[in-house]
Amino acid sequence: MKTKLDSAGDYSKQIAQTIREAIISGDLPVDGRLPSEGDLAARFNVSRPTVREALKRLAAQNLIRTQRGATGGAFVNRLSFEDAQEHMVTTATLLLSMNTVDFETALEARFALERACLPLACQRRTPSHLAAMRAEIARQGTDGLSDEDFCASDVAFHRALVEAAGNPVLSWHIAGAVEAMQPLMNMITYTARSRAQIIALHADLTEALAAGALPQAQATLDALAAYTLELGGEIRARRAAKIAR
Amino acid sequence: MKTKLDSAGDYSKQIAQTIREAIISGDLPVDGRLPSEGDLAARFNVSRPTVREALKRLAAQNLIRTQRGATGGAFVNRLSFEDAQEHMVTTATLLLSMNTVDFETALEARFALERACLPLACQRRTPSHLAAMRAEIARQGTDGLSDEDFCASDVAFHRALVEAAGNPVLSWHIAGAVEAMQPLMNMITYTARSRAQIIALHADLTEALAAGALPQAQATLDALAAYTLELGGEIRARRAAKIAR
DNA sequence: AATTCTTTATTGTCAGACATATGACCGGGA
DNA sequence: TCCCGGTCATATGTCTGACAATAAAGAATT
Repeated sequence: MKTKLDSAGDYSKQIAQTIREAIISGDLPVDGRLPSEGDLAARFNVSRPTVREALKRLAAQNLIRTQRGATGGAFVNRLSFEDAQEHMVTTATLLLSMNTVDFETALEARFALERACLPLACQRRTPSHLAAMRAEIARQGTDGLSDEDFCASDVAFHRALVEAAGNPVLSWHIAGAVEAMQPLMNMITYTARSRAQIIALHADLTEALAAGALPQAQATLDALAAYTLELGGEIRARRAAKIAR
Repeated sequence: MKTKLDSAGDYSKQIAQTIREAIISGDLPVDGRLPSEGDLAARFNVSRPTVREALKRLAAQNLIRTQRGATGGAFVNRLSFEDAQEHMVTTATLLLSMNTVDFETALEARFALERACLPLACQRRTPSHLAAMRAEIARQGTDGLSDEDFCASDVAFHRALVEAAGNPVLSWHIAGAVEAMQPLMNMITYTARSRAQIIALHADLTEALAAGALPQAQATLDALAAYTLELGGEIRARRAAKIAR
């Protein structure tokens, strides 16, 4: 069967869209194998390089994976949460870097989202979640930790907090937002005093969660947001200068 | 200058990643033109089709656009919020459809996120936001509206609610989540009684926002979440059957 | 000066070929 | 019989060279 294409150029784009729809509709099942490149070329009446460009478009979205060899080919990927998250992080990072989003707006969104999972986290946090958070707090207190490592640990802490809500879809959204903020957070220079302040707030938050004390957790998170905003003040100025340039 | 590539295959993937990093780092400015395919091929010491596959990968992520002709080439795209959102919606839709995420989990995440923007929306909603919400409520009350149209209007209502928070980053996240839920919501069959119930809740929510009454808005949203969950009960059963199949 | 034609640079597509990876198949030996 | 190795078929990955389509810039003409 030959599938027709719009004569208006960009065959590879049209082919990618056709296959994408087949995947989304479930017509091509997960782990199902697509026809070989040669078959697809014959089917769409185009050359193999054109088909390959279409397949690469899909591969860029993690929709398919390819395998070489006799039984190889292109297979429909089950989109894992990890892949989806990696994807969202790159998108969010680009969005923040290319759209003159100021630090305050990004931070406001991030903490608003994080606030959304506090009620669930208070109910569902398990000892292992709390342990993960406490482990990161301990790491944040070690001497000689670079700013970047401190920041990475901060992300890990918040990630654990988000996981405590026990909803993978929510985790996907919020962890993506938090990770995408990391490049911005990396611009902050943490003094010993500001680190101590943050660690204390982290500890308060963890204990509030452990006790299931939602109001206290919310208040602490708000305090953390306010303090981070204060620390980021200089970044805002720097970014503003960059934009005006 | 020749850029070296790892000899381990998938040149097109490596080239795409190299260029992607150059874009993210700001090395290649927005609207900047990439070297021509031939130049890139010479630079990376590969053939033009290989370069083209790399460029198609980037094009699939809306990172670049291409233009034919004498002054044509590949240009760095400014990733718009619309593009990014479309992206996130397809990713989220796939995630929901391919990962046996049950209706309850998805719904819980959606309403948790939406709850996150209520405090901001109470402070910042403008008359135009309220007007948009009221317009959708009116539409939802019209006779002869199909279930799909009702659902689309529901999405538009919630979208307006999210916009009222006045934070584009937050809007991007939450509106994406809400839209991704639409295929699931479309499975619900709305009776006249359930429509009336939903419309009443929408109206309450709008008035609470207009009055800046946060607790009331939160309570109404919770009620809406609970009612939607109730309506979706049959869907859950259907999806469970599909998974077990 | 305005319009039209030509040139030129670039992407889009094609055809055929070779390189490479890998599972399947088959034959021989313990 | 069972295991092992070689061979082969098939598929993706890549290269080469070419032509078509397009759009802007410059040259020629009115």
